[in-house]
Amino acid sequence: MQRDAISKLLTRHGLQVTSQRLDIAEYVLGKPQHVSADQILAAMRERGSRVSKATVYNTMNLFSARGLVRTVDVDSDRQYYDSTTDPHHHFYNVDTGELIDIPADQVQLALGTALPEGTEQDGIEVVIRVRSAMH
Amino acid sequence: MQRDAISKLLTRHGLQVTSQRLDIAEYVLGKPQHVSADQILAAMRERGSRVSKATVYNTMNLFSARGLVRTVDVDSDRQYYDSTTDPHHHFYNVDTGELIDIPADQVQLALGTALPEGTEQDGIEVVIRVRSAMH
DNA sequence: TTCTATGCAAAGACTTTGCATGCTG
DNA sequence: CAGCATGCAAAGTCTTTGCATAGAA
Repeated sequence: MQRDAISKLLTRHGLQVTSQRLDIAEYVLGKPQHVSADQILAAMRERGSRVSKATVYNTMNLFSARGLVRTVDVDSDRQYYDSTTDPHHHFYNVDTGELIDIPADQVQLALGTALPEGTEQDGIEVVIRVRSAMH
Repeated sequence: MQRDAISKLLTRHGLQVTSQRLDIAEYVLGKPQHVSADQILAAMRERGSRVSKATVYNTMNLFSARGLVRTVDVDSDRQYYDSTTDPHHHFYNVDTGELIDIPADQVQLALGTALPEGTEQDGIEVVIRVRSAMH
């Protein structure tokens, strides 16, 4: 994705365009992936982009609120940002911490019970925990 | 569950029996529920049980390691301990933070893809996010 | 008595906040 | 110029750790 495409994307989502946001968006949204705030900060440092930790958090919270990324809760230590926002699921390797996407159409799910009284559905998340096989 | 039944349960799981562990187990395992460390601590205080925060964490980590409880990751702020250890799933009310169990047999799940190379399955967790319906 | 558990406070990891400064429009 | 974004450090949560004391076997 080109810088000006990202720029338009930010604008379209009601976000002001700044150099930090462009850099972060370029890195995070560049491909389907799952990254933590620290990984983003490290990547910014590595590419010589001047961004503070607070800005990484602020920016990702914004991106998340505006639907540019999604958060994944599999590890209580750290929050992961998922650049894929379409509904989908995950393999989670408990040994390595690695997250792998599963396209929504690869999971058939039938629920034999109604939603709790007074609630409406918001989304479904399937996490398949795996561990590294020992041979 | 009676105190001595809990006592046997702890012993059976290879845990030394102490008054704090009995109190915590009695409260947490008493019924199917999802509780945070703070809730446990508050409940202990309320029932006049002398337990420190560190002991709550130590104890729940132990219980979790020995399979007496399970942890649930839906909220990155806080860890929840689930007194139901059989495989099952959850409704998660994003408005209230409430977790509701879904028995495993109420969810039919078919996966159209293989596990990632070199991994074996460890468990499946389905979370159905719901929000309080506005009428 | 010997070993483990507990309490307390300090330390740690992750995230948020406050405020002065810088940049966008 | 007005308003939002950024940086830095301080503050806030939740959780873990270190060490002295208390309790279990």
